[in-house]
Amino acid sequence: MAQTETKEQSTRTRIVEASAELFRRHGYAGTGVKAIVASSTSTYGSLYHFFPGGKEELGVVALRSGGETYRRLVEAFYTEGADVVVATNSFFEGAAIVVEMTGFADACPIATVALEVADTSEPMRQAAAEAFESWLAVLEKRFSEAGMDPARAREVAVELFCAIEGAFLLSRTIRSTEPIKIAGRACSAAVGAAVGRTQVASRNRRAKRARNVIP
Amino acid sequence: MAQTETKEQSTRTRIVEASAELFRRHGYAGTGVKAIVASSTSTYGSLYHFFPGGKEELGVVALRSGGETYRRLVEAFYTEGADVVVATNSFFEGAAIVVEMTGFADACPIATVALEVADTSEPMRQAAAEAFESWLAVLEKRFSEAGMDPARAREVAVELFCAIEGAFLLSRTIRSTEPIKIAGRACSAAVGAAVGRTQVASRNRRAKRARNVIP
DNA sequence: GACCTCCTGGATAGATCAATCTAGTATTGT
DNA sequence: ACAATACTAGATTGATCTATCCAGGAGGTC
Repeated sequence: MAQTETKEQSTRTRIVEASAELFRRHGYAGTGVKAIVASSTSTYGSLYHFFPGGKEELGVVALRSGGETYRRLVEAFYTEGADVVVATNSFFEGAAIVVEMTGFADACPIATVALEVADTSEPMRQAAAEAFESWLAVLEKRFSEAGMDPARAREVAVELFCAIEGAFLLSRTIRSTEPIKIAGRACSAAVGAAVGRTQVASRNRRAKRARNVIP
Repeated sequence: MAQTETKEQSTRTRIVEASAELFRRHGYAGTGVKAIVASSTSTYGSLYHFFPGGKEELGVVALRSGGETYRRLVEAFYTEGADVVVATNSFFEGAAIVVEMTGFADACPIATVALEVADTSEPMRQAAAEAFESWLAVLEKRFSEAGMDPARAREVAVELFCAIEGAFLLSRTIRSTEPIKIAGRACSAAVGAAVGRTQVASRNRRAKRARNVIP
């Protein structure tokens, strides 16, 4: 068990990655098992061997996989001790570049499926929820460390999440990165304000309060 | 033609409304024509009589219909001359109530389908884009009237859009209205700041500039 | 009443769907 | 070497999908 997997990806991995990509791009219902088999150069036999729960199990695993990958991406921008305003700026800029480079196809690995299955498949809904919460947890942690009080850190994390997800939706739909750039500027400013960065002087009252809590 | 339609809805209308609801809840690919026929108490014959383009034409029409309905909803909150901060607050509060009342099923009438078809069906993508832009146009207009310069009004409109759409996504996924409330507070504050509302004194520089442009 | 257009009803076709099944080939442990 | 297990292969099944088709009802016009 747990074989070494040196050179090429295992069949299982290929299936999960192909699923994640197809689900993200065309949605859950819009992706056929046949397409997954073809795209992963595997077979029905292999797919149902590794995922006896069928398409839905594959959906859950793909959401977890995409969620995990994206969480690492968030962590790569919001590193420990990094300036959260700079990180926010970079994160949105990076997102805009990726979205544009993939022809407005790849944005959030979860959102498309999450909306589709939110009241259709409870296991998948939960997997999506856990993915989202794991991203929020990273942001909350960094924002707390940067001086926000925990409740405020949660709020700002949620605001940032909403901004980027809404921007992804609008960007993919109108085929322009403008929304990501606008949301990025707004979020960087909001994070700066919440963390007590100068910019606008009297905005600091709330942030100063926060910094007293976490010295 | 254009018959009076006094008491009960026309078959065509019933089909469009059933489609819009089913697409919004379960997505485009996740909704079968059979389900639309059943839910609208019509038949295949009627459906393909009114929509010879089949499911895709129905998708376009449903997006337009949902977009129009929601645009009117936005206009009902952001009435001419209304306080944009109050309107923003009410809008998010209303959204939270609706989302909760429908058991986290009904939020945005466009988003689910928009993400699904963004790089699958060009006619549907365009219909979704037009719906979104029509909402943004309403917000832009009101924000301009409230004293923001046009470019800034567009930005704030986009920020608000992203916030509510992201909040809808997160709310439906984690089954909580918390994100809508957080996003609402943040947006009301941002709108207030952009419009030059006091709250934080020195935030006004940019807004004052804007008010000089539109006296 | 005959005709015409608009709409309804639903059976049916043909494609595609998820999933199963059996037979087979590696790989592993002893 | 042998047996057991892990994985692959893909034809097949029955359900479900979108779309077509045509017979007929409803209502208006001459």
